[in-house]
This record gives sequence, structure tokens and C-alpha cells, in this order.
Amino acid sequence: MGKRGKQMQTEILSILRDSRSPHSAYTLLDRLQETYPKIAPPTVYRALAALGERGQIHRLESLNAYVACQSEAHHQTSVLSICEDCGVVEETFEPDIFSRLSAALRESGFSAQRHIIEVNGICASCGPAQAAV
Amino acid sequence: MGKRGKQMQTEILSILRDSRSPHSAYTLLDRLQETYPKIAPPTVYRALAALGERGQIHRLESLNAYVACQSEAHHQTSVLSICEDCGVVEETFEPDIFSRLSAALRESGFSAQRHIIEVNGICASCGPAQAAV
DNA sequence: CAGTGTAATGTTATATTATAACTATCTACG
DNA sequence: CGTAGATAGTTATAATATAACATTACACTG
Repeated sequence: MGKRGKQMQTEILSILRDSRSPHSAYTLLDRLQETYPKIAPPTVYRALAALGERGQIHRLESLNAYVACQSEAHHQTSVLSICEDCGVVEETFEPDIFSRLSAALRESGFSAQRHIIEVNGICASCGPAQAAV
Repeated sequence: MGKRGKQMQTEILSILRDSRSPHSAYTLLDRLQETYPKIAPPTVYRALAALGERGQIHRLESLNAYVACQSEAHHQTSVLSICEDCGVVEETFEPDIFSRLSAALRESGFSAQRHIIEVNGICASCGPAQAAV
């Protein structure tokens, strides 16, 4: 890994951490171009791939977008809940659910390797309890 | 809904049902163009949207592709397991897992509306038990 | 039946997301 | 230094999806 690659990864991670909402690869590209005017899409995708492999970011498959991992212990599989109102993504850890899911699939002979769980809904800040305030 | 729309939905559903593997929107477009040479992407996407609303197909968010729903009772939320080897997608119903997931998120004030659960792994036909045969 | 309003479909163009393929550069090591 | 391998830059394009507008079909009214 060269300097430039690390630098881009650091920048991306810091942009993602500054907001709890997901950013698309091209949003990140635009942000990075403010500082590094000449970078191209592959630079961003390479940095995202490296961060993803280390578990420092998560890709939201249903949004084609990325968030920073909110856990210190990376590489735990997590549930990503997406507020449809404010767009904020929260990460929660439900190891029990993952093991039940793997167990259920194993009954039909399926060997699970990677779980994707994304839940759309309304977060605490945007929910009906809040609307009444 | 006009005749043409229904016709496209029927064609797409029958293509998807003929294979347990996912098809992308553009694969479907190519297939449809064998019969209807002039259709354009929006036609396919409109048909997919209508089928999705009725629960007759599922979109695999992690693959940007679509499969026919394997349940008779549509609109049940289901787990989609994707074999990384042969590409076949199986649908299983784990209402218990969905309710646990909703319950867990509700504890932090999140109200779940739509669950996306996709699991990558190796299916029974491709697994190690089979390799020994 | 003509007129008209709405919904469905067709068409064109383009936006968005992602990667292939090649070139250049850097770095480690003899 | 020279060169091999890995990293990064560059160009181009592939793959996915939708916006925007034009046209047609269709049902209702008078």
C-alpha cells in the first residue's frame, strides 16, 4: 500500500465519520476533488474496497452507498437500520440473529458466509413519539 | 394498467420462473427484445416495479438483479440465500427472525418497515458434502 | 358519437454507479 | 544502477437506472 492510497482512505473515512448518513462513491469523489482536483473514480473505488476489506466501512447494498463502521471491533456482522425520513444509518449488533439465521439455512444444507441485513424504517428522532413534541 | 404492461410483466415473470438464478434488468431487456425488438429500459423497469409492488418478484440488492418469488403467499418477507458457486437463489421464510429483528430495533426507538436479508454462501448442491460424491 | 381528461406506454436522452485496460511511478532489493 | 512487482494514475467504457417529454389508449361526459 502506497502513501497516496492510505491518504485517500483516511480522507474518505473522515468524511464518512463526519456524517451518519451514507455517501455514494461519487459524492465522495466530489468531496475529494475539492482537495485533489484530479482524482478519478477508480481511486475512490480502490480506497472503498480497501476500507471495506478491513471492515472500516459498510456498503449499503440497497442504496449503493457507504457509511463508516460504528464499532471498534470491526468485522462483526451488523444490522444496518436506515431512517427513510432523515437518512441516518445506525449499526446494531445482533449476534444471536445471525447465528439463528445461519442455523436455519444450514438445515437445508446452505452454508452461510456473508450476511446482509438492512432495515428501512423510521428512527427514534423522526418517529411518531417525536412528531407529537 | 394497459394490455402491454401486463404482457411485459407476464413475460418477465415467466423468464424469471424458468430459472432460479437472478437476472439483471438488462438481461431481461435482451430476452424481451428477441420478441419485442423495440422496447427500451423504462419498459422493463416499469414492469419490474409493478411486479415488485405485488410481491411477485424480489430484487437482490447486493446483485442488482431480480428473481421470481417462490412463495404462493406473496408479500411475506423472506430470506434470500445466494449460492456463490452456482448462483441459485433460494427463498426461505423465517418470520421469527424478522420479528426478533424488529423487536431488537424497536428497543432503540426504530420502527422497522422493510427488511432486506440476503445471505451469501454455498448451497447444498455445491457444498463439501457434494464434492465428496 | 365527439370531446376531453387521465392514465398508461413509448421514446429519447442522460444520470448514476462501477470497472476494464492500459500506462506510469514508486519502492525494495540485488 | 537496474529491474521486478506492487501501487497509483488515466482513459475509456460498461452496466444500472431514471428524468422528461411525446404519444396513445381509454373511460367518461354531454
